[in-house]
Amino acid sequence: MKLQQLRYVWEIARRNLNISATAEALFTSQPGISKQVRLLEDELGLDIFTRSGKHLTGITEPGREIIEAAGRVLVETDNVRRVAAESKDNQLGSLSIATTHTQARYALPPVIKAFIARYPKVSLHMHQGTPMQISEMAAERKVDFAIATEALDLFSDLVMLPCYRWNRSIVVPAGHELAATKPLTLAAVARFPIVTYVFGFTGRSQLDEAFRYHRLEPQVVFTATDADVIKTYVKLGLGVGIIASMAFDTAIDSGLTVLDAAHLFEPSVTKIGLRKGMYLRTYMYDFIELFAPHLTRTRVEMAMTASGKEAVDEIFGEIALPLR
Amino acid sequence: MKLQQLRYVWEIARRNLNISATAEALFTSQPGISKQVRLLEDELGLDIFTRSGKHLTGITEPGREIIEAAGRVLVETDNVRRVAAESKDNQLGSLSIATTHTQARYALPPVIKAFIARYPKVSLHMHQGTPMQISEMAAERKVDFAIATEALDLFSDLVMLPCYRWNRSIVVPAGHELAATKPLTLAAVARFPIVTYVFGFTGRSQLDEAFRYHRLEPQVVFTATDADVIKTYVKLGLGVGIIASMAFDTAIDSGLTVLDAAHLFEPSVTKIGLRKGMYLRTYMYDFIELFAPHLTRTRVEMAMTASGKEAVDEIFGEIALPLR
DNA sequence: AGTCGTTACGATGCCCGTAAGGATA
DNA sequence: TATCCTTACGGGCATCGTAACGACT
Repeated sequence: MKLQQLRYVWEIARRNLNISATAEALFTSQPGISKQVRLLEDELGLDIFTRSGKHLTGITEPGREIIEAAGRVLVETDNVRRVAAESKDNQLGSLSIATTHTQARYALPPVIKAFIARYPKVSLHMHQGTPMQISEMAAERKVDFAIATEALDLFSDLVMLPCYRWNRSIVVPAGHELAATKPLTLAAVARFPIVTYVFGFTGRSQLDEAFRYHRLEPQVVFTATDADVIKTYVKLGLGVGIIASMAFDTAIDSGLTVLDAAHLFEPSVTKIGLRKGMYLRTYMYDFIELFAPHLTRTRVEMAMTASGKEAVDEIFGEIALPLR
Repeated sequence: MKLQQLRYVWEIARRNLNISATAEALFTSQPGISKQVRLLEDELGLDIFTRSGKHLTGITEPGREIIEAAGRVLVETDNVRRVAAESKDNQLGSLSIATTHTQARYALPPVIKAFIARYPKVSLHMHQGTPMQISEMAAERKVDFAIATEALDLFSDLVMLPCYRWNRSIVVPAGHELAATKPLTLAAVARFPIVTYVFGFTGRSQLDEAFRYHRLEPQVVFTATDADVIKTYVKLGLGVGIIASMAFDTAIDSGLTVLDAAHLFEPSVTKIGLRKGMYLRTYMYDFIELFAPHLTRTRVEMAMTASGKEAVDEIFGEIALPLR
């Protein structure tokens, strides 16, 4: 059994069982991978993949368990390299973050700025995607952090750290009838066409939940993955916008009126997702703390070693999350 | 980075930094290991071991973390092999158990008998030692199970499963004055010279605790690691014996009188210790359940994935442990 | 027809073992 | 002096890449 062999089967599994694509991604030859997989299967005395003729068609049951174990081996070998890098120069390294537009555009800029000032020699890589894609990238070791409000809980390989709570605002064109409605109720909002986030994005599920709870069925006429687009279409008069409060900037968004809607919806919680068992560089701890000051190194270490969803919840149960 | 290199540094670390001894144990040449260690250190760009001239003198701080990660890699590669073996023939394999004399002599025989009948093709290996040695053997992957009453908690790499509670009996030569003492109190016992287990064995700490709590300082004249030896010396009139109740057999131990002492001491709990993250073969689950019927496969799986001492305690908190 | 995995084959390079050298206790 | 690690060297073998073949969609 070799590390490469474990790596190969793991990568093949992540790439829809396509050995050719895997070979290309790993900058090696396709027969080489094919052979190593065979050798591993021979050594273990069982098939990891099911084949129909010369195509991989699936993963056997023991194969699935083996690939999971291989994934954990790869996490640990990453850790070894990180320990080495950390001890050589804890200012030098790279940090990959996957996140949504909302975080990248509104929550992260000041954090990134401070981080770069503190660690100029760390190269930063930002990836954008849907919450699902983001979580997957973290679980599959393509990025170090996943930052999102939704979907992270679906991945059992990730430890989630709650960062901050936030709520929504209504945005309407200046002079819109809704701006004069006092008090602002969910029923009043629901009378107008709605422009908001796509399903699965930026607390959209909590938003739907609120309407459903009040037996309201608002007409959602337009959805987008980011607030900039939403605001643009609100300006065009398409309807009233519902966006994260942090996504409204009085200086920029002239021509729009903002109405606080925190009393209409349950607050959402934005989280950082980290792979279980992952070694964290010092600058990673510092990034997390910059983003969420209550997430001190000690608390993060506790959460990482606890490694059970309930245990993590318990650690953060009593901490008041910042609201923004 | 190669699996062998990780294996080598890990093995060197647990053999007092002696490369020659490691080479012999792994059936390979000593220069080979030396070279691979160097290659790994070169690749990582740091020293794992500290050297004075040509002797290894210690482990660097990053080296310690690397060796820990290497240990987790080795656990996972073991798991891969086990998954393969399990899927090939779940009746075939081997099971290594480290335990103390008390368990091996009194608690385990019926379990082993039933297990062999159920799994005749599994080869069983029993190792005996002090609770410390036993725990170490489990943590270092030399055995699959550690079964003991003491010391297991000291190893953070082990998950402990509570198996049963037990208490002590006093044994005295037939006609001894203590047999007529009613009621039997700790103070009465403490008036006689005591013969019992060596410190660190078979609930000895709980025994001391009871005397200390009552401000008694019994004179312990003789200690041994097993009850057979203790009983022998009690027969010689050396003093009164305090042994685990299960260690007395009316049929065999003629010439001795047994007095139940369950009301004098807190019961002790015997546990099974398993490495964290270890893959368990079906026959291993069955062995555990034979030994402790409340430890069903589902419960053991829960405890293994929970992997936090408190979480495990919580799982077993409400289960009434059998008393024997 | 095109995509994909396996087999064959040759060369590079790595790993291992033996033998000798130098340092420490 | 004895133990222990490192360096040096040569043989064997495994891995990798190219090329050709066979199978499935």
